[in-house]
Amino acid sequence: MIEINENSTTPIYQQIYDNLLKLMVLDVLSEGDKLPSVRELALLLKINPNTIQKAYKQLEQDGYVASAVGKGNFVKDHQTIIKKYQQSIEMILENGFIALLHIGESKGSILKRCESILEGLDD
Amino acid sequence: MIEINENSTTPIYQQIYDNLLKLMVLDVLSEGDKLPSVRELALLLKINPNTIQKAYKQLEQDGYVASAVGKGNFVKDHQTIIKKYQQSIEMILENGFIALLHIGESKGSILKRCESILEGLDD
Amino acid sequence: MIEINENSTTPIYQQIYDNLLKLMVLDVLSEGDKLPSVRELALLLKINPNTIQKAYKQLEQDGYVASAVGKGNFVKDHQTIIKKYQQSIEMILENGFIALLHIGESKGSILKRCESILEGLDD
Amino acid sequence: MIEINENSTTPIYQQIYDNLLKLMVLDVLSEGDKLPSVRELALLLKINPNTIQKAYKQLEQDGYVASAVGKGNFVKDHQTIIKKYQQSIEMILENGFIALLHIGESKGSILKRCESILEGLDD
DNA sequence: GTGGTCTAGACCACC
DNA sequence: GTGGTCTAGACCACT
Repeated sequence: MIEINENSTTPIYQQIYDNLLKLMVLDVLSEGDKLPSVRELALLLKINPNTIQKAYKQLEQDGYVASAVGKGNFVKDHQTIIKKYQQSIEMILENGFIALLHIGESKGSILKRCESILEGLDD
Repeated sequence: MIEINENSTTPIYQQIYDNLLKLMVLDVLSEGDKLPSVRELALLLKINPNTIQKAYKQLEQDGYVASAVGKGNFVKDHQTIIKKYQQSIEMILENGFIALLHIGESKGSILKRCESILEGLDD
Repeated sequence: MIEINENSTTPIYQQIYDNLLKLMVLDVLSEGDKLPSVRELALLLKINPNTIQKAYKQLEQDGYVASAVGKGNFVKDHQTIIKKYQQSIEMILENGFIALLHIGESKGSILKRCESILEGLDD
Repeated sequence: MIEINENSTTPIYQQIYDNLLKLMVLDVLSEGDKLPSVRELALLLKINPNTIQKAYKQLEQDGYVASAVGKGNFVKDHQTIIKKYQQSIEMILENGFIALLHIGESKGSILKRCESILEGLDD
């Protein structure tokens, strides 16, 4: 379920974060589900537990999971997860748009650019 | 003109790179203009010359400026600068769109989202 | 394995770059192999770590190795390394040929010259 | 006759050297001809006399011109100029061939590569 | 321990 | 004075 690319430049803890977040967003890991324990996942992925721990801590700080000492990490409610995720992406898009507006591109032209990018992507 | 955030996680040389690139894209630094000398900018920003040097070297490697020993660093042709910049933003937008497609959003819905984001922005 | 000429005009970091690239091209350093760590090589060659770092960074930017923080630098796929290397040599030959054409030598005469040079070399 | 590219990365004194050498090789500057004086050329090209001086000194060291104090710099006999020039290029080609042999390419294959490169060039 | 960034200060090649 | 290289030594992020 979780794939780590050893040779990627993105840190491993980040890859774990991304993978888990994606599973939550796709509702594979649903509201209230328990994430695998740090040790468990460390063994499974053959990765240092510290690295897993860092990813979990980040997910907690960003409000995607709730950590209960001695029990484990649990997925928060799906609504808020989706919302936060969409907001983070909207922020990215907004910054891109602002950059294009700054160099004098019109809103209409930007929308057309978006359309053409979307056309090139798979559904 | 150039603002450095000492506490940011993005490296200082990267911030300088971004700032200068933005000035070139906005045509504040125009084709053929001479960038401030390494030492000059180092004094101005109270930053080590090596750090400035690193930013300048990166700009040269990425094809935005031409560096000439004994003379200085000069802004390259505006067309290619704009093109490269647009490409980098398109890449960002594309990644955002891919993320939204992954969570099941339709292309139509994504476009509408773009429209609504754009409406909230100044021209 | 790696020899540095302190008195050469070519920068030390460049010499390291060339040496390592040659080892990769010759498949002494093979696909996936870990390069010596920055500090290790610095000690071995009695050279400042920053200088080694610069060579490694360049190799990464040119697509010959993949760098991973906390793990090391790893040789990329051998095919692309060979291809890039051949291209760089072709460029050199091309410039030589152009120079000879400029002074009025015919293509046929140039080819013969190449043959005679090759005859003088070991297989 | 002499063209300087201000934005090139190759040093100006080197460009002057190359230009003058080319003129001598092409016999535009013939045996015994006097090169323009340092001052003259400096004014013509709007370049610092020191830079010109450096190019001239290099040409003398490499045996292409003879400098006579108080009189000027004079082109040596055409035969030796051509020979030295060809030798310098042969050296370049030889190094390229050696590199290709090192990575296991056969002499035959190298010759074919030369042919194909030559085909792509103008006479 | 690994790579990445930064500082302080020096020297060189070029103009 | 300008960019380019190098050293010495420090600190940070990641594994």
